Amino acid sequence: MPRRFSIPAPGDFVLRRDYCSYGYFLLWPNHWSVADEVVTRALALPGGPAVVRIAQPTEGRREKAGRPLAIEASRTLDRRDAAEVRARLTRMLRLDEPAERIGEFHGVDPRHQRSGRGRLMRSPTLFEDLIKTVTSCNVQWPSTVVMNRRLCEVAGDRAADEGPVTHTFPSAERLARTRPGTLRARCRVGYRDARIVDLSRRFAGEEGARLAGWMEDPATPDDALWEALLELPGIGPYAAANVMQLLGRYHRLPLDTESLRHGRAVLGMKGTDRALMKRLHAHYAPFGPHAFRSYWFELWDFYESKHGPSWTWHRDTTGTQFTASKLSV
DNA sequence: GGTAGACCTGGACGC
DNA sequence: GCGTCCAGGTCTACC
Repeated sequence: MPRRFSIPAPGDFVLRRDYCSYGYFLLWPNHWSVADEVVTRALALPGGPAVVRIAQPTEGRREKAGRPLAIEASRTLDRRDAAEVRARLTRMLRLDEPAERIGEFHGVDPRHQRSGRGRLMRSPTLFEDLIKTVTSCNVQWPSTVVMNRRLCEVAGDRAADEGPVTHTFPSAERLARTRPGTLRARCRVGYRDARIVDLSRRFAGEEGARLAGWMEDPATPDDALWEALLELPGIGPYAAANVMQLLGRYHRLPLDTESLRHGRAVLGMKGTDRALMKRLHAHYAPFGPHAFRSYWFELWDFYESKHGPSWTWHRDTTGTQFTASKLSV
């Protein structure tokens, strides 16, 4: 199998817009090159770790939408490795979400029809999404950035000696056997240490794979999934709602203090935090199964009004600025 | 069922 | 340079 190959993209897909659509694109082991619009990402593959670069060349055409993705790996990939790369990137970029579903969202919320926004970037695995969500709770964004970088450097597998990404994201198995004290001291995760280890134990091995498969299955009932997520250590109502949207279920809203800021500053809402939460839920309820996308892209538009298009944000500068206090109007 | 306080880190601020 | 305060969501004990 060559080190270079391509992956077809849905007709509406634009790499820079759809990859730079959720904050996790700024977290290790992800890297977006603003200058050449290339994603660099380390992946754990059956044959060992590798770094992959993802671009969407236009081959002279002006229009990027729907052009295939060009993949370049740091080493030769065998058939199993290449299949795994396709599967992980399909999840991360939501390449299997039909363009019709994005059109459905634009029908419900036409504000985003012109930009074409609708796809939301996520992690290559549910486990990474869970840990990233836990590291984003009760902490300001710069600390989330630090935690994810150190988790990769301390517990990830080395995939390259240099470049913007050197390590994979740690596996559930690896974190399950890491001492909480190590995570606290070396990864700066604080009191999340034991919760991360406990969470990792649930997603390690074959049993963990079965649990992840059940959670990823679109046939799993929403309420059962919600209850199962709340059972996980470190996952409360906010985190569970966030993981629900990461699983493609957009009707629940992960509202936090950033949502309150948005409600007051952008939507002109007034009242106590509790009252505002109710108003925010009511505000987005008309968007039904697309409520989160309406909320999120409204928020994203605000961020872009402050910092320019998201594909011009640098991971290590602009990408550390996203906290409610720094975004206050 | 609702609420208060602890948990931990890093940044801001005052001295 | 040091100490204090604060932001942030989850968890537990208590009413």
